[in-house]
This record gives sequence, structure tokens and C-alpha cells, in this order.
Amino acid sequence: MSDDRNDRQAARFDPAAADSRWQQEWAARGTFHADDDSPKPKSYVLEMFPYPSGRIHMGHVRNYTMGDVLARFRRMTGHEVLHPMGWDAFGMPAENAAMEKGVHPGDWTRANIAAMREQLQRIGFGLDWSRELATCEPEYYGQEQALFLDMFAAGLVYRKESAVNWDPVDMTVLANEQVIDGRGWRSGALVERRKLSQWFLKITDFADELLEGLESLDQWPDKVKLMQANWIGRSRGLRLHFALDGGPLPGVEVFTTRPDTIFGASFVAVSVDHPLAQALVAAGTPGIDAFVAECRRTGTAAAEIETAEKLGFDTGLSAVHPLDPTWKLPVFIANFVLMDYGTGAVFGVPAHDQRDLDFARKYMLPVTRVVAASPEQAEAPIHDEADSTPGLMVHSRFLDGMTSEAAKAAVIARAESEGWGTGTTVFRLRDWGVSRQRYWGTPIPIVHCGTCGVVAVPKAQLPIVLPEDVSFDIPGNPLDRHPTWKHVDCPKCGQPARRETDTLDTFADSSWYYIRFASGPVDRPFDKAVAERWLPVGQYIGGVEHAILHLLYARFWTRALRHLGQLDIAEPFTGLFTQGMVTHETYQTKVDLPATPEEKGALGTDTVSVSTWVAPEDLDRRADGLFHRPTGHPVHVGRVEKMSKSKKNTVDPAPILDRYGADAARWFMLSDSPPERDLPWSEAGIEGAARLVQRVWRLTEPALDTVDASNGDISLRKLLHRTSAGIAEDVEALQFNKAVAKIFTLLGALEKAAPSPDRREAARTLILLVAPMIPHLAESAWERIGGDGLVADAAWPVVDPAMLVDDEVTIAIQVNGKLRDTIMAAKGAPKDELEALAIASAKVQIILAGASPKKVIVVPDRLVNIVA
RNA sequence: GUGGACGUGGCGGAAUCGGUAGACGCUGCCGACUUAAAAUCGGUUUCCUGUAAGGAGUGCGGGUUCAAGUCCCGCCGUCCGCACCA
Repeated sequence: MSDDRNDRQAARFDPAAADSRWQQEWAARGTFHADDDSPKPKSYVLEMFPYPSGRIHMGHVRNYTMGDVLARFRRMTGHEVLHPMGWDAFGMPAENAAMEKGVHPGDWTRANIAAMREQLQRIGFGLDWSRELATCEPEYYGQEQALFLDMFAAGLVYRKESAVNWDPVDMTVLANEQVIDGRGWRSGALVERRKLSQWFLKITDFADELLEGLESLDQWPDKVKLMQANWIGRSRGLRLHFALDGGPLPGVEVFTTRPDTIFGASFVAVSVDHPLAQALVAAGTPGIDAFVAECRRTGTAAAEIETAEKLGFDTGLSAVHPLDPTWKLPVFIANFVLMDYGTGAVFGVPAHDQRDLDFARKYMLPVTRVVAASPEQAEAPIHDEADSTPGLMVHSRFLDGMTSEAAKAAVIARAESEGWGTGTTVFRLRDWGVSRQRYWGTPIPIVHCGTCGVVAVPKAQLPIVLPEDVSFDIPGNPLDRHPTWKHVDCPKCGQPARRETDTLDTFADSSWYYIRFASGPVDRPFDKAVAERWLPVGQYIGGVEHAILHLLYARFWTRALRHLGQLDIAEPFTGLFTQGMVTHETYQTKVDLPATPEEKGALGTDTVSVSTWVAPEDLDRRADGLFHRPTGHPVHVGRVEKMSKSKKNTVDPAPILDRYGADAARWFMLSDSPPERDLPWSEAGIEGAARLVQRVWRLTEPALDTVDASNGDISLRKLLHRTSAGIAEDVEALQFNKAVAKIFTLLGALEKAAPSPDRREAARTLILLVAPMIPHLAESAWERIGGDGLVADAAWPVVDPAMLVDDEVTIAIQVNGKLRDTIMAAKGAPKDELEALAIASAKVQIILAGASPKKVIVVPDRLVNIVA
């Protein structure tokens, strides 16, 4: 190797060496250790902790890079920053791995954590690893059990019979997402609706608070707040009583949001699961069993519900209209009435509700219009569409002529005074079912005793640790069939009893980890005073897929703790940011295969075109197009889509980090796309990012650091201050793509600038500006120019406000709104001066051709518009 | 069905209050350096006509305004959430 070549090698920034060197340096110095007792203002930056699947993917890299830039920036602006990392380590995949590979879920999970921790450290995130936690360790879930017991003692936990999706082959409960076309996703067995005794948390106690609390979250995306509001689904209405003529029950309670339409009622319908329906089944009502069976057969899948026909069973009973004892309404059991919303019973108003109309047409029930847009519309017939337009009441006796709003109030007032109903609020939100019949989760700290009933485990006995010796070779809950684990003595009476074998939903684990990060003593879940020094989380960053469940549960958990007096925080996350996905082009080959006999019949062709996804690394880019290297088939480029294994368009971060270094990967994640939108991965993009890193490095070459003190460079100095101020704003707003653009602009100017003290200052400052984004390069460059200490500990550049003001501005000259010329003028130049300058413009003169303008609009420091 | 978001060059996108559309990056093209390549640097890249100079242009159609990517009305398209919620 020639000397020449050696020199050029040395001139390049070597990420492989620098990355590990600085990562070790930060770790050795404890640079990112968060000090509970620091007098500095506190800043808590948190990204949603990962599930330890085994490998970091690009989505993680993007998510954690954003948080890291903000966290490092906050450090530079004088904050004591808490930026922790942990593992959402319980859950199904570990049990699946146990079943498929015969490994213990704990071993599998801990090995994954070790591998992913190393990968995260390889990217150089400024994390306080001393606070690392994994939800699958007893130190964590034992404290969660303590919190569960506190909630239990406060009456926020209860047990009730609840319908679940039961897989009879795997002998387990399935989440709705795990039921595909009515079959278990693993076993393929037809899923049964089974009633099981399940544990619930009373999130509905907080429904109002959780809804109203949304209003205080001004640093949350409106979209997420709206989704939560819809999920909570508060409706105001009337709960009223219909007396029944005969039958097993004296009456039914019905909920309606439209009490105004009460005179349009033509039937009452109850859910199949309603006590009235069940009583009729018990009484052996003819034909009812077949109807109930029919209803049960209809799945719960969205598509099925949409197409399902409205079905009813006429009970033969009649309900007495509360406002007219002589008016009797038929009572049906109907498949479209939900038991777990309102009271499980409705009155049908076909004229103004599409569902009720479909039902009424099928069973030939009367359709009476009670709302009309205008008096002339009072008799307008209802055909196939229910009329939901607002208007005035008609055919409604004492309500006639009122608006719906007035009529609602009138009906509620009358119901309350006559005692047959009350104005109420109902929620769509249901209590949170936390029971899971699985092994790899937090054991619920409860004992069932034949004498004492349900008994809470005393806190002194916590943690209830999962048994290690479990098998996954047969279906079912390993905890339940473990020979000894569940057999314990009752903590109250000492008699032999049975331990609860359900474990907690993993959403419980992620509902309070951010508190445990802030304070994690060994003997209790957290220390109130210490936790409150950090909380609430200032900026929380994660995927929008958690907009409802995780974020709602965490908000509930925080409020429950406040209710218990354990934490004086209402909302856990002051700022929320939902980042977009990392996407990639997809590639497909199309191959004609011989058709099977069935396909021949269906399509009438001998061959069938089959598209196969092709991985990017198998592509052969030739002059005549794209080809699949292993097969030689032509490849066509498909849509840009979320990286997924099934479409083979994933890019593994590990080789990218090895090849381009951590900084290039980080820079790519921040460039171009706004962080809330999807980011298309591209080879060209990562190469551009790697080039940027080298460009910044070249600027700090000592050879360039010559100072010609004779001339200052005021325009570079101004640009520098503008850039520093702008980047600070952009980073605070998480608009990294804009910050990146500003860096490029400064870089371009710096490269062209002649040596001067200002140039030297700008190069130095540039290192500070890029330090949160590409920290390894920044450390190396900082060291190279002789900066003090680590750049990670340096302060953000001070912006001189005077440097942000220009004394000359460009004024746009428009004629009739069209740009014709621009002129330079002193900032703050008076209007008449600008007007004179504009009219004097040669181009304006040509257009005006001697005529005088009709009107001139002058916007100071911006433009002059001449109306000709 | 229903609620919401979005629509700007070849691509990702920028444009703070209604005030110079296309910053910045990527790609492509032309050129310099080099025996050559890599690396790097310079130029160019919305479209049309093109010498100059113009003209058109932010999904489509209207409107308000001196001025509209931005505001209003009506369409079209894409994406997301919820979904028999009484």
C-alpha cells in the first residue's frame, strides 16, 4: 500500500472503529446515567419498549433514533435526561417457540434480550442501561402483583363469567385477532364461545375521567385522541322501563339515545343473552332453541356481522308503552341486539334507524315517521332508507313541533317525574379482561379456597414466581396441569386450596413500566417522591398501532394509582408522538404454472399465473431490466409497503450497521420523510447518508483550520446562528427532516467559505449541531478539533438574536399577483419607498406601458403587488 | 356503512399568519480530476415553446381575495380507525 493511499485511508472517517470506541467511552463514563438528585430541570424521553423477538428491525431503529436525538439534544440544553430501555418480555411468541423448538420460554426470551441489547448498543443510543428492566423477571412482575393486590383491595378488580373464544384443540382462550374465519389460528379447530370465570379491571369506573382527560393532552396527535374518545364512546340518553304483559319477567329495561322518537316505536327487542330470552329458553318456549342456535352460529367477525341478515324471534309477549298504557308493542329476541351495550334491550323506531327499518320490513311491523325536516314532510313515506335528517317532531302527541333536542329533554323529564325512566350516560368502553390461560405471563396473586372463597395472597408472599419445570408438549395451560404449583394452603385458614392459574394480559406489564423506570426500588413497585420527580413522561414515542389499547390502559393504570393515593399524576404521557413505518419496495416474479383440474374448471385456462415475492438481495439489475438471480425470471417492482417477512421486503439493520456504521443508519432514519409518515428504505438513501457523514468529517480536517483573521464572514455567521436556532426548534418539534435540510444548507455554505475565524467557528458549531444525530462522528470530530471533553457533554450553541435579523431583505414585485421582479431593500423600509422602487422597476414599467397603476398593495419586508 | 387524515417535480419532501411554489436530499444527465476505477468536485434536472423572452402549473370543477398549495363549496382518489353501540 502506497503512502498516498494510506493518507487517503486516514482521511476517511472509519465508523467501525469510532462506533465501538465511543460507545465504550460513554459506558465507562456513565454519560447517560440519569441522576434522580440532579438540580437540573428534568426531561423524561421514552420510546415504547420492544418485544424481545430476537432481532432489532428497522422500525426499532427509527423509533429509538428519534427518541435518542431528542434525549441527547435535551442533555445539551442543560436537562437531566431520563432515557431508559427495557423489554416487554411476556407473551405468546415465547410459548410458540417453546412448542415449536422445545426451548423454555424464559431461556428463549433472555437469549433474545441479550442479542437485542447488543444490537441496540451497537447503534449508539444514549440510554441509561442501569435502569433496564424485563417484565418477565420476578423483580418486575412481583411488584406488578403487589399493584394488582392494591387494586383488588380497592375494589378495582373483580371476577365474572364472560364469554371467550375457546380453542377446543389447543385448550386455550384465543384473542379475537387469533380467530380466523371462526377457527383457531394455530389449531384450525372451530372456535367455541365458552363462558369462563375471568378477572377484570374496572376501567369503566374511569371512563369519564379518561374521556375528559384527553382535553388536557395538547401534545398528543388529534387522531389518537379521537380514536380514544370513540373507543370510550360516551352516549347520553334515557334508560326506561317497559312493563311486560305476562311472561316470565315483569318488564324490561331499555336504553335509547333517542328518547324523542319514543312515539315512533313499533317493537321491543332483546339480545339472545338477555335474561328475558334465557328465561323463555328455560321455560321451553317452542322454537326458541333453534333460533338461539342460529344466532350463536353467526360469527363475531366484522365481515359476517355486516352481511348478516336481521333475524328475530317473536316471543308472543307484549310490552306496554310507558306513555300510553293501551299501546302494546311486540317483543322480539333479535340477533342484532348486543348484550354488553346499554341494557341488552332496545325499542325499535324503524322510520329513523336503518337497522330497525330492515327488521320492521322483514317482520311487517308499522313504520311511523316522528321527525320531519319540514311540516310538509310530516306525511312523507319512508321507503328503504331510514330518515336520519334532523327536523321537528310530528305524530308525537305532546312533543309535536319541538326540535329533537327539546323533545329528548321533555321525554327524560317526564320519565323521571313519572318514575319509569332516568336520563343516563352509557359507555362503549368495557371493563378490561385481564385473564389469560397461559404460562408466560404474570401470575395473578390469588388463591381459591373452598372455605374462604377468593383470597388475596399476602404481599409478604410475593413474588408468586412461575415454575420453571413446565412442558409444552401437550395443549392447555402448563400452570394448570403442573403437578404441585397450584396446590397451596389458603393464606387465611390454612386449609388446602388452589392457586389461580390465570396470568395477566401483557398489556398490564406495559401499563406501568415507565413508572418503574423512574423509580425501581427492590422492596416496592416504586417510590412516590422519586417517581414524581421524573413523571409524567415528557415525550413518548411509538407506533400508532398502540393508539388505543396500550395508551388507554396506561392512562387507566396511572389514574388507578392516583385513586389509590400512590402517585399524584393524572396523565402518564405529556407528549405523544406516533411515528410512521419503515417501508420498502416489493418485488415479484410471475410464473405460469399448469392449472389444477379445479382451477381449469373455474378459469377455463391450462395455466395459472402465480406471483412470488422476491427478496431484494436476490435481484439482478441488468441493462435489460430486473431479474431474479436464482431463477433468471423477470421481476417487476411492486408497491412500496411496510417491511414484512411474507413480502420478503425486509432489510436487516445488522449488516447495514456493519457496512455503513451507526451514524449513517441514524442519519437515514432522520432524513427526508417527516417522522409521522412512512419512510421508504432505499440503498441510495443509506449511501447518501454515509456520504454525509464523510462530508462532515472532511470539514474538520486540520488542514482546513487555517485562520485568516483579516476578513470576517458575516453571512456565514448569520447562517450559522439561523441554523442553530432553526435546528433547536425542529428537534423540539420532532421535525427531524427539516433539521436535516438545514444541516445540509449550512454544510454547503461552509464548504464554499474561505478561511476565516467565522468559518472556524461554524465548523466547530456544526459538530455540536449534528451531535445528537450522528454522535460517533461528532465525538471523533470534536476530538480532532481539540474540543473540551466529550461532545455528548457539551452545551448546545448559544444563539445571538441579533444574528437572526437581516438588515436587507428581498422584496417580491408582483403585477396582478404575478411575480415580475425582485429588489433588495433595507429591512423596515417604509411603504411608500417600496412602492416607488417597485414602480421604478424596468420590468414593471414595460408592463404598465405608461399607464398608472389602479392600486398598489405593499406588505413591508415582503412584497409589492401592483394592480394594473 | 361511519369517523378521520392526506393528495405538491422522476422520487422523499419544503413552503410559520393567505404574500417570491418546488428549499434540502435522492435519482438521472453533462462536465472536471484519473492510465482507469473508486472517492471527490462543478453544472443541470416541474412541464410546454425555446435564442431571447414568455406561458402553464400544487388531484378535478367552482368560489372568496390585490394575492390561494394554504380559506370556502362540490367532486375524484389513496390511506387509517371503528363497525349491528340502540
